[in-house]
Amino acid sequence: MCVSQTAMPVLTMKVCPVHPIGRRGTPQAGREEHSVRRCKADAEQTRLKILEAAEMLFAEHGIARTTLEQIARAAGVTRGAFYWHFKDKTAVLSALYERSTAPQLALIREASEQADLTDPLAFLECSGTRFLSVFAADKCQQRMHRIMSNAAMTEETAAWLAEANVELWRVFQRLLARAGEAGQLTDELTPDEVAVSLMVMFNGLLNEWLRSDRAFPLDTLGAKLLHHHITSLRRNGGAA
Amino acid sequence: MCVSQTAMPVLTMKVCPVHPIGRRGTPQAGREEHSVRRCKADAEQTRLKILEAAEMLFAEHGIARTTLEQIARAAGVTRGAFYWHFKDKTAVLSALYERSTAPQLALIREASEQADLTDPLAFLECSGTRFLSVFAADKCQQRMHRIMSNAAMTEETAAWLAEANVELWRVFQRLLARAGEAGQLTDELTPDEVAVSLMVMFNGLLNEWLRSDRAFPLDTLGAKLLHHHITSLRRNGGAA
DNA sequence: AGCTACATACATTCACGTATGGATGTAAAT
DNA sequence: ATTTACATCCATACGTGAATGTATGTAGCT
Repeated sequence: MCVSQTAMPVLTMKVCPVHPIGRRGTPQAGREEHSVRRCKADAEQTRLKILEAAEMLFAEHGIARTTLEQIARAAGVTRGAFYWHFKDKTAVLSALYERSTAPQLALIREASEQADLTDPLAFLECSGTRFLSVFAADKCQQRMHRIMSNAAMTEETAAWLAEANVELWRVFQRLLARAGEAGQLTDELTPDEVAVSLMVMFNGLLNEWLRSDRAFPLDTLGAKLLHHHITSLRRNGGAA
Repeated sequence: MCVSQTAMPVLTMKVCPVHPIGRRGTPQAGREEHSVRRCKADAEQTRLKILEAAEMLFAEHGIARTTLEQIARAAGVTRGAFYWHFKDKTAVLSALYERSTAPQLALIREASEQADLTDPLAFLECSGTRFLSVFAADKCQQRMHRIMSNAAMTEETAAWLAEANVELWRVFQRLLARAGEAGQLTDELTPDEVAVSLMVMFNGLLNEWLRSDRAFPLDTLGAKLLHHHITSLRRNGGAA
């Protein structure tokens, strides 16, 4: 028996002919039935609503456990609207990545260009502190971090993760090699080892903060720990 | 049309006589057809094979993207065997958690009991270093860490994560409070803040190591960074 | 013989993708 | 200014497969 049903409470259904009437003859309330296509701006609006809804649901339940129906409902539309704006679930993920992580990555890339090479450690501390406080205030970035950190496994997201981290790693490596040449680093650690410790520090801070459900103040305590750690990386332990 | 048939002889099945042959008349190779139930030990053996296969697949592709069919095939059995040993997919996850994280957690709990309270920082460095080298050599622990860190979102796994981290947090808090009373900590940071920095350090090291695909030597470099960091947390920066 | 330890077949659900249609905006034609 | 024609935006309905869960058969230990 495939069909069966016949008695399913589908809700939504509407046995009565709604479309012939309506439109004009039923000003029963301020509610417009379900008008589609108002203008071009409205279309972009629903696209954004879909992205917003997907971001929330992905961050809360994970990508795999989020269905297109849930996304559409949360956005106030149906799957029809979803499929008009996006090819499939991965397309939404790409769009979310584009509008969040990618520009953020470009910003890192740009900042590293005009870095202060006379005191790389100070530059790292300064921009790192700023990044932490921005991140702490930006719910959107936090959600994307959650999504991406739990979305590994698939080819595409893994590549994104790798890309972002490799980029960050290169920046650290470049700045710390410079600091090493300038004799600013402690001689207990090589520049590459210091870079590892900073990667651990940054990603660790973000992960722990989110995992602990914001159990500590990321901006103030993060800056404090970052300052302490970077100070300890300077030659003679910053005791000068 | 879906309905169709209706005239099919339901159940009863077995049109073709597949089973009569084999069994005895075909010693064509050393392959035994598909013998089931050899002895009690064999049953436990297949149960372990299933757990093993699930652990590998979960760690590689994530839990949601791993199907029971894949697990069964990788274990050399069918889904029938799976459903005999486990209720569903979450039951395997529970079993994996029990045999890996839980005992490891108990070990932490026990170690914290007999901690050297005269020099908590030295104790933390010592046991932390040992933990890192053990973790670096234990593929099983690494897989479980990957699985758990990407399996958040669901109620159960999130609770497990919380449990383990809260436990670790309590140990850190207790030991560092003691160190603070003994005047061993730098006065730049409170004991709780130091605890946060150590949580960040530990989890950050494990996450970065796995994420970077073992790009650095966790045991040696981890010990080095841990030593450097803990030294920097001592009063007067360990410069005594 | 009965229970154990599976394999195999069957039923069902559920999310996905697609096909379709309808309503409205928009531009061209009259 | 209407009317016409068409593209856009979206809802609805349908088909499909893949994964799950269950029912049943069955060989072998004990």
